[in-house]
Amino acid sequence: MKTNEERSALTREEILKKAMKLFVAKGYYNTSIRDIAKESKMSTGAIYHHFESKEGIAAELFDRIVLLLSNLFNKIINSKDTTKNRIKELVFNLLKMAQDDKIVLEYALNVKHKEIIKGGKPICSSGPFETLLTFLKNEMEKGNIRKIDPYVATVCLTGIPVRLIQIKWDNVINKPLDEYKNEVFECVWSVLKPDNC
Amino acid sequence: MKTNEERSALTREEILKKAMKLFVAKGYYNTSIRDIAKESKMSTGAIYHHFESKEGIAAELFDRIVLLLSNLFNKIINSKDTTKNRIKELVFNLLKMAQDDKIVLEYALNVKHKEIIKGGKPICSSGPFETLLTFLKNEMEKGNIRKIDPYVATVCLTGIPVRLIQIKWDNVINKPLDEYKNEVFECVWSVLKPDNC
DNA sequence: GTCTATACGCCGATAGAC
DNA sequence: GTCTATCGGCGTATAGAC
Repeated sequence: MKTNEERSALTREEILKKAMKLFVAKGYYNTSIRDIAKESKMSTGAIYHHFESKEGIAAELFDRIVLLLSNLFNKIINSKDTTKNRIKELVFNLLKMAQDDKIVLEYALNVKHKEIIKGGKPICSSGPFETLLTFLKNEMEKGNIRKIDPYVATVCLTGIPVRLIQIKWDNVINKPLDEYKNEVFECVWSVLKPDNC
Repeated sequence: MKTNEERSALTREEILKKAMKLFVAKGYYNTSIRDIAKESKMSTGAIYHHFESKEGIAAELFDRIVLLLSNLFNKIINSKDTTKNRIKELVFNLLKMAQDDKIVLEYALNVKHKEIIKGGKPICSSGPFETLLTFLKNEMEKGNIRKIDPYVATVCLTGIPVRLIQIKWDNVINKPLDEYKNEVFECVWSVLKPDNC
């Protein structure tokens, strides 16, 4: 037996889920409220009961994904492991997420949040990016990775896996991402490792 | 004194230029034909005299940029220089283009061509990407760069500069891109250099 | 909370005068 | 070639019954 609040929350979740699916599949501007309503098996009126606007749906999706990625990165960064292993985990988890939570990561990387949400930032220039930046700065100070500009280091850590994920999604490569993970990590690590020659 | 054909061609160029500017600034779907007409100081009717549709404008812009990037990459790759210097030039030119032809590169990287143009590919999974892929494969065979998966190598060569460019455009970093170029190249080269230790 | 019906505007595209 | 005027449609969002 569920309270009204619980059922209402479930409806919200359903709308968010279906909206994300459609935004990724067709693009934000190619998806109408009527599309979301049909996919959620509801009416447009019901959608507007739960959200104030289409932009409001996108904004909530954005906030959730920023939180999700920040939490993931923080969990890995705060684990008691070597620097090398934590960086490996970061790379592996990005690739894993591209396979297992494809829609979520596609939404994070491909939807142009800045264009949609008034005053919004691209997802990877906000919370999650800052988390990685701080982590790499600290490791540099401890001498655990090579001393380079922290922004460039962060760009290497994220740019390499992310571009591989994008060409995979574009069907430029056929093998599953999992098979690239060791080589991708090797590349990232050859940039960041402290004993550079 | 100009012929009619020449004046017509100039008008087309003007429309393309202003459309690119608006697509980058506001996004394709937030830009109407009326916006393009106003910016070009013409009427919607005149636009439709020169292009069959809004999508047709986007398609021509796409084709031109693919050609531009392919030509740039080919010129650098076919120069008689060391492998290291040619890779350096590729990195430097990407960063230079991000400063000097910002709108063009923004259009290439940020506009979701696949979403707009029926059956289109993302710009960096098409011609230009193939050019770099072939180049790196050849250099690997000659032993001039480290033997890794060619796709991963291409991803490193492009992903690192491109992500830096994107965070610059998002105002995450303040320094001009030019000041990062040597360090960015060092990072790319530490992945690709043959004498890996 | 969910529905149907509808307001209202903007869009892409076209027609036809000049 | 360029203009003005206009069409038909779809978009977001709202009103009000149930």
